[in-house]
This record gives sequence, C-alpha cells and structure tokens, in this order.
Amino acid sequence: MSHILLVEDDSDIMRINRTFLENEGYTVHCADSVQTASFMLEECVPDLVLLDVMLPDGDGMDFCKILRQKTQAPVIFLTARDENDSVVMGFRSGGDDYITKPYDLNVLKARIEAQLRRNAKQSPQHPKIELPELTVDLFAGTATFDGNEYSLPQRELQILYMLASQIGSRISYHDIYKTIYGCDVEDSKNTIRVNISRLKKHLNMDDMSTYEIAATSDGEYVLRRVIF
Amino acid sequence: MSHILLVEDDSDIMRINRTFLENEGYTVHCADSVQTASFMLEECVPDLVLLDVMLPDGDGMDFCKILRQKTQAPVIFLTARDENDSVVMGFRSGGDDYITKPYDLNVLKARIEAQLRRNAKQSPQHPKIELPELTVDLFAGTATFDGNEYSLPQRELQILYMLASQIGSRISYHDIYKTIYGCDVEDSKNTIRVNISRLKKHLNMDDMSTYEIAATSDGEYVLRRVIF
DNA sequence: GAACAGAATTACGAAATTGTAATCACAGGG
DNA sequence: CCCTGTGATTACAATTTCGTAATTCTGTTC
Repeated sequence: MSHILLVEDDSDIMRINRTFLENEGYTVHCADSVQTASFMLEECVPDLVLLDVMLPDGDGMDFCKILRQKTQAPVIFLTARDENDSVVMGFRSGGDDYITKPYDLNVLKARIEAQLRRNAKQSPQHPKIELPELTVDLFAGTATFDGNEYSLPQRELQILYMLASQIGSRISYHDIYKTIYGCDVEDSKNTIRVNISRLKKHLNMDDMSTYEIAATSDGEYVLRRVIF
Repeated sequence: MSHILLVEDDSDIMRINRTFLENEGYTVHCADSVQTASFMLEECVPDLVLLDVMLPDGDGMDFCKILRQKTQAPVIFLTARDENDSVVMGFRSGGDDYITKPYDLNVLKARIEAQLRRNAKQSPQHPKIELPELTVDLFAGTATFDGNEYSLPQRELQILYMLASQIGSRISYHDIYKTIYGCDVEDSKNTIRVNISRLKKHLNMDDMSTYEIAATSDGEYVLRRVIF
C-alpha cells in the first residue's frame, strides 16, 4: 500500500531493510546517495522516507530540506551517532523521528506505522459552518437544512454561506454582490433577490422552518432562527 | 448605519440616549420591557443591544439568553447596581460589556463603537489553501496558479482542493471519487481522469508550470512542486 | 377600492457543467 | 511493423446554472 523511500549507502543494511519492509507489504524504493535519492523523488512519490544521516555525497539533513519542498511525507532518520545535537539537528531540518543503529526491525516497523498513522489522521476535513439544523459545506457544495441535505448551485451556496456565517446580522445587497462578484454594479438588487428566492425554494423554506431569510426595508437580508 | 436596540424602562434615560445616539448617526429602536423587546426582535435586526438589567416585567439577563438564540450582536448591559456578582452574571448570560449608571454619553459611544468594531473584525474570511504560486478558494470557486486567477467548475475545484491539501502524497482515483461523490462506483477512473484533464487545461498547466499533476502506474495522482 | 411601489417569484434563453463514449498517443511485446 | 493495453484528450449531449426581464404578489396611500 504505502511507498517508502529508503536512502542508505550500506548495501547490507539496505538489503535487510528492503526485504523486511517488502514482506510487511510496503513498496520500497532504494537510493544509496543524495543524488540518486533526489532523482528518485522525481519518479516515485513516497509516503515515508527512511534516511541515513551519513551519505557518501552529502548530509541526510540537507536532503531532508530539499525533500520538504516537495512533500510533507514523514522522515525517519537512521544513524549510528546517538549524540544529542545530531538528534536536534535532525528534527530541526524537518525530520519526524529518529532511530539509532543498531535497531530492532520490529521497532522500525512500529515507528513507521506510527508515522503513517499520524499522517493519515490529519486527513481532509473540509471547512464547514455548523449551526443547529443548518450546515453549509463549501467543499461538497451542499447544505443540510432541517434534517435534509441539498446540493446547491454556487451562487446560492455563496449567499447561504455569507448569511450563515453572520447569522442574525444584516447584510446588504451590495455586500453580498461585492463579495461574490468582486465588484459592485448598478443592478445588483435583482440578481441577489432572484438567487435568494431560488435558495429558499431549494431548501424548501417555509413558515415551519427553523430559519428564515428576512428582508429589511432598506435592502438588507438577515438569516434568523425562528423561535416559536 | 448600524441599528441599536435600546431596552430601558426609564423614559427620561431612554429619551436622552435615543437622541444622542440618533445624532451620532445610529438607527435606534426602543423597548421599555422584556415583552416589547422580544417583539421588536422579530421586526428589527439589531447590530447591538443596550440592555437595562432591571425591567418591569423581568430580568435583562433572561432576555439576553433569548436574544442569543437569534443573533450574535453584542450586548451592553446598563445598570445602576455595581455589585460584582451582577457583572459576573451579566457576562455569563452572554453580555459583552457592562456600563454602570450614571455614565458619560461619550463613554457610552466609545464602548458601542468598540463592540461594533470588534464584531466587524471577525468578518468573513473564507477558508483557503495557500501554497506558493497556488491558492484554492472554495467560497469564490477560484484558484490562482502561477500568478493568474481562474474560475473553476465545482468538480475540478474539488479535485484541485484535495490534491493541494495533501500536496506531495498520492491519492487514488477511488479516494477522490469517494470523497466527491460520497460513494464509489465501477467506472470511477474515467470520470476522474477526464476532470483532471479539464483541470490542467483550465489552469494552463504545462512543462513550465511550478506544479504538475503526475499519475502513478497504479491509479493514483499526485500534485507536485516542480523544481528546476 | 384604485393606483402605485417595491419586493418576490417565475419565465426564458444563453452559457457552462459534466458524465459517458469515442478518439488519440504511446509504450512494450511479439 | 503491427497489435494491444493503458492513459490522456476530445466530442457530444443532457442537464444545470444564472443573469435579465416579465409577471405576480403585497402592502401603503390616496
């Protein structure tokens, strides 16, 4: 499932790691120098990088900085040194974990899994407005209203989003138009009015709904919670 | 410009405040009891509420709780009492500020302005992804890419948003399809492929762009920063 | 009640969107 | 050099979107 980029110049260690990780079900890409690793980045897209600190043509930490320009994939440093400043520098250059040789393969496995899990967790949660009986999801282009979900066209969604994000306060035609279209124009009233009308219909808004869109006398709209 | 709801049973104080505030350019709605204030809420939509704590038919704090169900408009309590627990209770019931009588009208003005300013500040800032040379704005339905702004249709925007929010990691056809359509289906590949193709064209993506959308051999896509 | 004004809704048609299917491009293997 | 499979692009058509304009609705004034 996951792709691991292994950067290691000791061929024995590389072979052992590679075999072990492939048996665990990972796809392993190997590189024995900074240069080949950089090259491989163009080809494979790793989910995680195992990176030896000492490499024949440069420092693993430098490579780590290059890597960070391309991906957020977690980096685990592998090293013989166990000095503190090396650890600190590793983390500072963007590393996520640090394992000192010699290490137990099951420890390696556990740390890899931990990093991958962590990365999977901060998965996509779209921005949403959530009010009681009313939610607006800009990513999905949907709104739930009084228990039902509706897929709304862009203009209506934008208006609902504006109203919902400032529930209870008045928003003028001009503000709405300006926010949506970037500029203002003579006949903004009609356009907004029509779209709000469409919005109400789409949401099946009526006297029984928990919210209403009220118009004030001087060209402003308000989304209000109706309380019986 | 702004509408202020003034709830005060002392007719002298009400008149003085009303006149002063109207001279300052506010639209003032008055109520002398909890009941009329509740009723006025249905009619006017205040941007700010000035609320006497002691009212003939109830406690201003109770009204404050009702109010909060309808609007986030700031509430400033007006009171003769200056005991601490009254202040605490006022804030607890949702009040934003507290002025003890007698007060200077210019102090009142300053506090009103402060509250309105505060409310205006937390104004709508849409969720965006911002990377160097690439931004995605779900609200506006637009993306900027290498300096140009493009208005994208929903499907393409959704895909770009997913890719951009996980730049550098592989996302499968299935994941994209499932996230966008909610369910998975047999022929998800083609649909996603076509939309990604359209997306590239819309963004004028070519070899010279700072990002590329690369496809892996096993049905996955990656958004990558191209480094020369 | 007539007349009117402004708001709300509906009608309409041009343009955009988008899933499906057809076509093109291209690499690997015979 | 021809197949063949796969990915990328293009073609197409049904549907949706959406601004404008027409119409209806509603409340107010005379």
